[in-house]
Amino acid sequence: MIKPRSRRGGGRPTISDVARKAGVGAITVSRALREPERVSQDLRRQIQAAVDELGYVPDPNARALASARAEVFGVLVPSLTNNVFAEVVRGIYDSLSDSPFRIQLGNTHYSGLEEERLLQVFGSQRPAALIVAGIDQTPASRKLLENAGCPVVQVMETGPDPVDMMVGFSHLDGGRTATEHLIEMGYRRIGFIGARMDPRSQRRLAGYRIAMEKAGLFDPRLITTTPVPSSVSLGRELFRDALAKVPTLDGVFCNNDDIALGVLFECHRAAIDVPKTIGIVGFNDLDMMQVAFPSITSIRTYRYEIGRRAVAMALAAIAGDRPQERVVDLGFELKRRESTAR
Amino acid sequence: MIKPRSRRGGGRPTISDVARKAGVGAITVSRALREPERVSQDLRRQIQAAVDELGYVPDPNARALASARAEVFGVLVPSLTNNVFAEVVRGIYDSLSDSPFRIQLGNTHYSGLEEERLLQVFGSQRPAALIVAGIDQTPASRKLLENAGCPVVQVMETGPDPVDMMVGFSHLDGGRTATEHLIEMGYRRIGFIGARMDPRSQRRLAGYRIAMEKAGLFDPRLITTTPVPSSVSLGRELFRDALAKVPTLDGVFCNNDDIALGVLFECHRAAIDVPKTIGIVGFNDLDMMQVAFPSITSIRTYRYEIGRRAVAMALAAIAGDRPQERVVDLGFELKRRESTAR
DNA sequence: GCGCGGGATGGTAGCGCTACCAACAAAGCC
DNA sequence: GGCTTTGTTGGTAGCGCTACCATCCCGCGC
Repeated sequence: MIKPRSRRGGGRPTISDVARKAGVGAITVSRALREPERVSQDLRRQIQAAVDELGYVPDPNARALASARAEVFGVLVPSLTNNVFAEVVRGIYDSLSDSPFRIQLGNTHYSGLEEERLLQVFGSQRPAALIVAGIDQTPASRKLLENAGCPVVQVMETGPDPVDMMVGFSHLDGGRTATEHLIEMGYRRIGFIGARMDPRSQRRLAGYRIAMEKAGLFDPRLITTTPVPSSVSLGRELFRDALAKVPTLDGVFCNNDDIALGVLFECHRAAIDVPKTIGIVGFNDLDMMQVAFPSITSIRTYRYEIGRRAVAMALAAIAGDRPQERVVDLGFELKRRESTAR
Repeated sequence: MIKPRSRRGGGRPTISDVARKAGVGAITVSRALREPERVSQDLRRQIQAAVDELGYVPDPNARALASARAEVFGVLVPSLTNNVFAEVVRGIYDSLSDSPFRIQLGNTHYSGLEEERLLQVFGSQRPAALIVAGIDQTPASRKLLENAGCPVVQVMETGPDPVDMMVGFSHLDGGRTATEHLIEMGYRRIGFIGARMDPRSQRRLAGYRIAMEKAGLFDPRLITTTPVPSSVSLGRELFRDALAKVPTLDGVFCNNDDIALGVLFECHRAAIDVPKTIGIVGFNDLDMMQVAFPSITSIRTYRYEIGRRAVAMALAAIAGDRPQERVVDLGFELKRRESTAR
């Protein structure tokens, strides 16, 4: 009647194999692995020896099922290739690499619907925490996050109404600061060039507009945007469009650094002097901005740090002490460089 | 004695809730969800209605435990921010987005030890397939892959001895082709500039060496490398080192496009004419290579396609028909541009 | 000497699902 | 008409682990 052992399990050692070998109960092995301080030294050593000898690795699925909690962080970003999110994700990975937590990474492709679907999938695993990019979730997504039963951190931006916690900075302020810098440096016909135009880009544009209006320089024809995903080559094209539209253009605030680089290259190609004829400001301050010739002024953002902080906050919440400040603004910094040094 | 329902599970509906509501057995619900064609139309409809009404989502952990197989693809890459791997990962995600498979992404940080550790963790979940970057696994990692009990695809490179399947191209041939192009264009004192110098970079260097030796141009002083992670700014620095070492340098083959871009910017800054005084070749052909001024010659590689193909092969193997060609070489293409057009 | 608190250990009963096999009805065969 | 065959459905028994509670033992106070 009694089968010798797992007919399905492919013969990997289980917790009871370890228990038998160590001469203890299965539950003691479980404890020794999860809360060693609750097991006596002697047993702990015996159990460790048995674990090593058998090469036992706990089955995370069984663990999750029994404890109704998976040791998984769900992470949702709109793009995997955009360096900005890659940095955030890297921060998350680095912060979690010594923890028992695994990471489930989802790509929403900047789509609210995909985000909902992934949230559904991720939620079904009872994750330990959820980290999502952005603050513009659909109502359905928001509900899913609220009912996830775990800490939730919205990253990249700050806003007034966190689902749970937030780490980021103000894109509007970033856009305004960049634009004000151009104005301050004496540029007047300052264009905004933006690709993708996701919600964060929209807010940068809003910041641009505020600064321009305040200075009495706003003109809708100065704005050139497209929903097409951002790239260096697209930056070049958009700049040509912008220049064709407004030949008197004397500065551009770019949605991001890829676009800015494309603008710079086109200036080289068309023999337009930077910064004398055209001033350029980027956004994010990728490494290449300071190496470019001329080096490009940009808004430095702390992507890696956002990832790290998000994990730290989630971990604290899991441990029971939710940080009292639920919205953390990591700010940004204007890096003044040659591209605007008139 | 009998508790009403799950005291632990947080009250989410289970398969038996659905079964009760639909008036069928739990196993029939399970089948209706996984192999609908084995359940009659009528029941299928009833069950679907119950699922929708209750908002039932199957618990992947319970599923994995019961079936001894998780619907998870394990993916191991050495870096998350390197655009090259990000593209591969994007290809994997896109290919899997309509499937029931989830993705478990691990970052090995170019470390064999981390790879082993992650393989251990990933293996404990009984993944449906494993995709790993590179072909230089440690013996322990190789054993783990062989015993994983699932399809394994090594990506980025091809080699003689696949664990199971492979998709990639020859980095050695790529390096040789790039170097031969420079020689053909009349450059003679051609340097190799490389950062990180992971196994793939080493093979590109080997290709460079073969081409240089064949042309009787090889000189070890032409090689400038560092284990430091690659970046545009590093490219600039390495180029200055190379030029200081060999002032007669008239061309460089760069390890990758970031380095090449750094070299180009330094040439601008030092007023070195490209391509007349110095020829530049990159590797991977990122979008910005064709936009740069002058545009940069590079070896185009098919990263996204590698990701897609790897998934397709794994999926085929899961479905039972392993592709007969277990090693797929996607090749590369030399993109001749202004930076070598003497 | 007795009872009692507290730390260490173990047994039992699931977690939610699916593999396996049994049961049964309808259909096809001689 | 009795037989097998085929297709549909359900029951039972786990998968490997942990929550919960029971048990045991030690040392302590009175």
